[in-house]
Amino acid sequence: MGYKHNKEDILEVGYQVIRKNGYHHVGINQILKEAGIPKGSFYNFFESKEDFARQVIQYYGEGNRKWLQDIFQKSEETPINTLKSFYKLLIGYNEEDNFCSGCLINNLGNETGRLYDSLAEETKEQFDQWLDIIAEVARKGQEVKEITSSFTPKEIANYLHSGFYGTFFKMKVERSRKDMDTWLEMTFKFIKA
Amino acid sequence: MGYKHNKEDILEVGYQVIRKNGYHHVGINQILKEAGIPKGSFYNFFESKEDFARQVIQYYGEGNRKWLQDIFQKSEETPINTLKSFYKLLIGYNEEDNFCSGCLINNLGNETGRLYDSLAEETKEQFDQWLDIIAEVARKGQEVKEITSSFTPKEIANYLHSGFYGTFFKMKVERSRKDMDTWLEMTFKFIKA
DNA sequence: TCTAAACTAGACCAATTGGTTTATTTTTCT
DNA sequence: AGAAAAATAAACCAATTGGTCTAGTTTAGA
Repeated sequence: MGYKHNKEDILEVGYQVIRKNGYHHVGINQILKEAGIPKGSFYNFFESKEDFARQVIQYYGEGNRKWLQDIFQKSEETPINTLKSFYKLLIGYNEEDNFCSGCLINNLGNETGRLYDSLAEETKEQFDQWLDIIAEVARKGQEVKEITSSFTPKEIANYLHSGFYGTFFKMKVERSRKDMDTWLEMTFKFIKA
Repeated sequence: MGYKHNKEDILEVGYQVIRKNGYHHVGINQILKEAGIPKGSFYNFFESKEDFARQVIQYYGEGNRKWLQDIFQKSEETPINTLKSFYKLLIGYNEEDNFCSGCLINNLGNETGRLYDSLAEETKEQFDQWLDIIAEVARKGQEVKEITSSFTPKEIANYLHSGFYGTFFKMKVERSRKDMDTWLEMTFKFIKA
């Protein structure tokens, strides 16, 4: 029947808390309190705060990867519309979240990328795997001449997702989706074949 | 002959330190040590750490605004090339900086935008004033039919600068300018008239 | 069933956090 | 020159930081 706590639950709490508040603003004690575990258990599962954050990134990266694959597989729209609907969905999620969190990967990459090699490495890796999935849709879009072939599928995917990350700055300080909507219209006009 | 310390020097130190390390990772004591001032002087000039950060944003925002105006006024290139050279210059600065810092405004907006209203407000305001200056060059570019007129000058300016911010994530975790260069080529192809 | 490993529990630690206080010195203004 | 204001200086504060330690409990496997 297993022990009282399990790693996944702690990682999920860590994901929620760190995504909202960042890395340095969150203390171990806060995680312990929200997850309802004693310190001994935490340091039994994780070597350090940095190791914990790395595993949170991995946990979220892998979960999101499966979600991406699933959503693209199920889509009945054309490639370019699949992508556009996907970003519209993400914008909607951020709206439900009151525009305060953005994406864990982007947040941690920006806040800690230069400070901790292990976190830079892990964010880079997870992000890159997402890009591969998005790039596959872009490739299909090029195949059916919906998306410009002036750039590689991976370049298109990176342009889309990094560009989307760029909208988080204004989203957070203006607490509105206006700029994200404009970004969506502009970008998808630009990448059309 | 004035007192021993002055606010501007402290703000400059704060700018350098916070840009590199973020808000929550930097303690007051570190600022004091690097600026060579005692705590009493700091709290004589600033109400709190948050107030200090707000003034750092303002100090940097205003300084950079003047720099922008100057660089665009001096440019002898056509509008679209003025903009492209400008972003090429920024990429170069980030390379000299070993790709570790990015932009103070983007960093603080993302890290603290949702947590402290005063910092969200200040970053928003400074960013918006930068955009007005960039938009004026975009407007001239539309006038001479170099830049697409499908969007307003301010929309173009925001698309450029927010998009540029989007490249910081990968810059920091990969510690390379590769993605920034690709972004530059793609974006300026897209906004061409 | 017994043992070793994994997990739970929380008291404890030195170091650091943002901030206050008090006293002294320097400058400015009348 | 004298008083008020501004700035310097650092000791001090409670609260929190990431992390360790020791002791007890639960589980899985031989």
